Amino acid sequence: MTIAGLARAGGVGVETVRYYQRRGLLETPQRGQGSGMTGGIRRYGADAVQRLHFIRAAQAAGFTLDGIAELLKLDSTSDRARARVLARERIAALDDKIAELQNARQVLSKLARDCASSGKGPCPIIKAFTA
Amino acid sequence: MTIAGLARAGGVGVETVRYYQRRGLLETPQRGQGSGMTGGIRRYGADAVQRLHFIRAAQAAGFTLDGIAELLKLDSTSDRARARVLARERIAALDDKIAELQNARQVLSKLARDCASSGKGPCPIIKAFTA
DNA sequence: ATAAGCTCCGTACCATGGTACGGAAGCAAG
DNA sequence: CTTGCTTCCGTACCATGGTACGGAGCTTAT
Repeated sequence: MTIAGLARAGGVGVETVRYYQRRGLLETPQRGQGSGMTGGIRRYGADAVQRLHFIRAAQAAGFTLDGIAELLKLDSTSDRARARVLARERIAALDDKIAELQNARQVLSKLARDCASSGKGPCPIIKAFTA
Repeated sequence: MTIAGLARAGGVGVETVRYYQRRGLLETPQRGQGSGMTGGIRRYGADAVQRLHFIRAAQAAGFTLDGIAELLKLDSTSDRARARVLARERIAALDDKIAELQNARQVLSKLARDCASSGKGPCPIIKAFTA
């Protein structure tokens, strides 16, 4: 499988695969140096596809690429305690972010309601930020 | 008030003020060209402080700097309908983001629980991403 | 064997919201 | 009048997760 096939199999772009390689998330296979046939181009196997899926799944669970890099290192050591720490850190960060966004949402929806209901005076949305 | 005073009054850094000026969120006053006394340095008034507060408040409500730039333009026209549209757009974007993060949080917390409870086999956190 | 098309690689660029740096000029105080 | 702190301004850099480009070199099909 060439890089384009890997990218297709993983549902990402070729450039993204190369980016993950640069980030150390994906290994870069040796390019065959027998310059006769099939030399010079890197080939990828099912393991690379698995790894791409891992990365996408971990991303969907809120991990950053750096966090995923650490998880991948853990994959070889099976350090469950460390994996739990990482997961809990991620959850705490998610909680903070969720609370922040929910607060913003609540403020805004009140402003939008006020703006829709009161017909006179300056717009409450603008006013809220101005005061 | 000089730029440092304005920055202090608004609770931001001098570089941030200059950044907002570049972004068009804050006007850049004329520098006095009478090169005798007080020429060459820009002076800021209470209106600039108000504007800085507006920006911070709108940011806290989840607006991007581009959105804030539009709100500020609205401030002069008092276009309430447009302000409501912007607010509702922001709310919809916040809802999407919140749902995404909550999903991630739920997935992760289940994995962390499983990892803590099951003592044998591969780590469920790692496994979930690998499968 | 030659043209088309993919791969390799470095490097630059995108958005987002700033932060930092360096030199020149302004300005207040000793 | 000189020292020393701001200000001004352009420009470059930070993190984050990619995307794009251009010139080789490799491969495959005709």
